[in-house]
Amino acid sequence: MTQGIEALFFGYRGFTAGPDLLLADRGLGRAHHRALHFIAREPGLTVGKVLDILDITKQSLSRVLRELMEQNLVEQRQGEQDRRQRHLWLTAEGEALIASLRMVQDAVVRKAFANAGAEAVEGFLSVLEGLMSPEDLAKFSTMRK
Amino acid sequence: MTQGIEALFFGYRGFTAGPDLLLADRGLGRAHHRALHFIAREPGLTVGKVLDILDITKQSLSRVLRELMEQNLVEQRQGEQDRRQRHLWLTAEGEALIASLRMVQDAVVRKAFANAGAEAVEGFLSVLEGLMSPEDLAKFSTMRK
DNA sequence: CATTTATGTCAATAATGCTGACGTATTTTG
DNA sequence: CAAAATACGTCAGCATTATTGACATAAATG
Repeated sequence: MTQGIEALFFGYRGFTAGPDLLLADRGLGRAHHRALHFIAREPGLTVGKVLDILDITKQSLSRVLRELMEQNLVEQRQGEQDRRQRHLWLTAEGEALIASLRMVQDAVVRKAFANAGAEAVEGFLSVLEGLMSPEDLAKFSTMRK
Repeated sequence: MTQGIEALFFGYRGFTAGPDLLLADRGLGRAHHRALHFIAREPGLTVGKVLDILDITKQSLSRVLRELMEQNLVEQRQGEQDRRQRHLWLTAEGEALIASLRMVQDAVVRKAFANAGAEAVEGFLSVLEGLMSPEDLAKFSTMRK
């Protein structure tokens, strides 16, 4: 049990170290990375959906999005059906940044996956699913499709 | 790849949610939990060793330890061989707190492990080891013994 | 005795989160 | 159509956890 807890602590740290360094150059942090990640994954996401995924307050997200827009990494477009909504898209610059973040993070993850083997990856994923709250598991499963 | 990244994000969140709630009642946070955890695991740890494990600055740790000592959860004893060192021990109250934190966190982890199966746990651990920095992997392996 | 080590502390700053309150535009509902 | 609900934004204040830099003290070590 203790081993699992410590493995998560150290493992998570190794997992975030690379991107953190890259982001720091631009004065951004992990929160910006998360927003970029999910916008990249599902372009046109509304602000409300991002709030639901990240599970932070709109005030917190607001600051993050403002900074991303100030740096021309993200842009907002008004919804067509529902004009109250703001859809989020990466700019070309945003795509470039997320690509380089992915390059760094994927390298770490790919190496860990390759060394551990396909079966271990299955186990890794299934334990993590078990750790998720029911709400997060639902989000994860939906996105997976 | 993306799946692994998101699984870690959501899984880590589920893993920390329970303890965070308990700690908040006492005005403590995750940093206090980490310090308590490693002191509980290896009573008599010096300040320097904790700094090495947590990899934060002494200024950060100092505040955390001060708060833990103010709440009578941790106490310091001067080293006997090397009197510059401060050895850290949990008080009875500290033991009680870490026990209840463990109860909450272990329940989540135990459930995830049980549902996924022993083989999955092996995979989970081996992928996490692959994610760790070489330094953290060395710490993890040493503690494991 | 000079240097290094282990620890502590003061001060300023940053990133990320929170609560509460209020405002506006737009859509939905009774 | 008027009232209510929804989607989003913003202002202000605060907390936690981290940082850097500078300086201090006591004890060990060469």
